[in-house]
Amino acid sequence: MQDLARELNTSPATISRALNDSPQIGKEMKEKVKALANQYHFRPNSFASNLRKGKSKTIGVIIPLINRQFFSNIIHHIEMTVAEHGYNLMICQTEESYEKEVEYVDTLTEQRVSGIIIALSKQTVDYTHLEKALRADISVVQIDNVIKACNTSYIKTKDYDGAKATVRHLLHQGYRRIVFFNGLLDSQIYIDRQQGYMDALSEHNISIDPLLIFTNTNRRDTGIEATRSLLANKISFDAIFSSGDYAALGAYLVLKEHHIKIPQEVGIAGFANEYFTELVSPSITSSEQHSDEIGRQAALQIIKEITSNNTPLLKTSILPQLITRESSRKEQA
Amino acid sequence: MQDLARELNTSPATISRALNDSPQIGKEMKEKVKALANQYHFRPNSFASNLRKGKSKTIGVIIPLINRQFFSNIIHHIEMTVAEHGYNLMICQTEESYEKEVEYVDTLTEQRVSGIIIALSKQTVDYTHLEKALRADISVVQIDNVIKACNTSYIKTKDYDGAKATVRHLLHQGYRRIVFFNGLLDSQIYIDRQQGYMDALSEHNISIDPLLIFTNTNRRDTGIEATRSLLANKISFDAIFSSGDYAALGAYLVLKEHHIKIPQEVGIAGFANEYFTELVSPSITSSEQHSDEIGRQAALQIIKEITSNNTPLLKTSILPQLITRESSRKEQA
DNA sequence: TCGATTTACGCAAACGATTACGTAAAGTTT
DNA sequence: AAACTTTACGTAATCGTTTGCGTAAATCGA
Repeated sequence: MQDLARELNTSPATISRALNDSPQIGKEMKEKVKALANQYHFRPNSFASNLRKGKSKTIGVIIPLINRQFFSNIIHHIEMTVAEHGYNLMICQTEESYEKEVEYVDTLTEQRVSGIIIALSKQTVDYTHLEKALRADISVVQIDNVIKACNTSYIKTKDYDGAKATVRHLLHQGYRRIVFFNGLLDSQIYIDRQQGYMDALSEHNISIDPLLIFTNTNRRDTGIEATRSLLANKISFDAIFSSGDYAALGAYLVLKEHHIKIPQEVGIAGFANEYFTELVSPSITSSEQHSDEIGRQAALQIIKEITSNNTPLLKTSILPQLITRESSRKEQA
Repeated sequence: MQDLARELNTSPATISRALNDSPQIGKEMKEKVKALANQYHFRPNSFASNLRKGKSKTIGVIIPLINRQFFSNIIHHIEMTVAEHGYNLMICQTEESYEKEVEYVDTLTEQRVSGIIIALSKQTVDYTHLEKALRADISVVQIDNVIKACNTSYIKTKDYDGAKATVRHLLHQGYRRIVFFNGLLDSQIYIDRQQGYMDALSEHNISIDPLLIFTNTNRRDTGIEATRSLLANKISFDAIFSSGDYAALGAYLVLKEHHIKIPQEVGIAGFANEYFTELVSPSITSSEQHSDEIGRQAALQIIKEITSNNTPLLKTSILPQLITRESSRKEQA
């Protein structure tokens, strides 16, 4: 920049203002500067600029796992949205570890990102790390697994309603002994889904059978395990509702292996609407969580909060869409 | 930092050195400084540090689409690997647009990232943008769709061998009129796969029938289209090899719709080993591209290049693993 | 035509860490 | 004990922009 200034017999201040389209600078000067900048392929040093301004055009994203459809979709939409506004994305994955999460919030704070979009790990129960970021004047938007007690914007799924709707659907189809595969009750989303499950049963005056509830069962392998144990222990059940599609898939595979007919003998419903649920046969009932909407809204909100500092917080839950498929359509089958 | 210095009656220089474990600083002073820094939750401003050092501990990743299994897997492994070395990831997606790609390389250069890992868009044919980054002393590692003429490290799939092996397998199973769904021939990976396809046929003295080759057919919808047109035009074929799993899925769906038996009447093989290929029935033969290895090696290599400036370039291709599944097992069926 | 505004730009001080260089004090050698 | 080395720290310049403030020239109003 000094060089440009020298070449044009002007000062770096003018160069800076010209490049940033400051109204203080005359039209012809601006053009001269821009022309020369282009000619020399000049690119301002963002460190210096950020240092001076105390902010960067970067948004941090912290999520448990990048390579899961739901999250990679969210990131995809966040990226598209913030890119339109000239922001960049810094991505961190915690692998569901609370320690890593804290560490990453710290690093992003140190890097002075303008905002952090975070899906809390399933281990996380306190939110002092988020408050630290807030104190450093970094906007925080929570998504997916949120802690409402922490006063930030959030966009989440209506887990309670989603689960309730699914179980109601199963009941409607005539299933009565509905197994529930859930995650660990440390995180709110699983607490909510379980409540939805229980309330739907209560509505139909069906008592909760603890034998039918499995926690820490949200992966393919744990789904397989749980289903095997159900069969091995001869526990009677006629449907499985899983908090996640992968565990539902595990159940699906075991049932097929045992030649148990889906949906006639056992109905299945998952949650998340992973790509494969539509493709297997019978296709698996699931709930779309609208990752596109979550990503887009989170991005828009954080940009709003960054650019105007008294933006009201956005606390919203999106109703998932139950997609009934073959695996739970007992009546038509 | 100034504050810390004042409080300890010392200079910012000492603080800086103490925090960076410089050997110039005495043991007790180091401890005092660190203790106070902790107490005040002090975090050095990375802008200032980066500005002074001219480098950042950030690696840029540019890929076509985040929400595709193959890429999100790669990112996942890149992230895990660089995190061990204290690097952060800046992620950009081009949506297969050359313009965006150039723009992002520029932005990352401006941000003075230490290195860029890039999977070129399928549109990209020149590499002046990469050379610009190299001139700015930024290490570049290409992955997946690479331009070998550009002298950087790369880690790619052995597309030629992978395709050839798949077609050989199909021939071995007795298929003779093998359709080929390919991407646009602008990018090297599709050129290579096509060559593999043709060479395998030649080995068996089968002439190439242009009617059986479809370009720009690598999505689910285009796969569906192509298969419909094959059937509508009554073109005889007994197998489909697709450069991508999604187009293979399209074919699979159309064939099922027409009650054409897989693999008895028509065999199918895809490429990429997407999650669903194993789950549909019949399961779809595909090739695992080892995204984990690609991600890990790319990350390791770029860190090597960043930290030691005469690291030899790594130019390597990984043989994909053909996973034969029901969709192409004519003999056993 | 003269004072009052506006326009267009330069000066210089930040921003916060790093580091080459300098220098006291302490330790070592002969 | 003199001379030399090492240790431990301070001084001050530097990285490349941005921006508050000041000012000359141009424009305007009456």
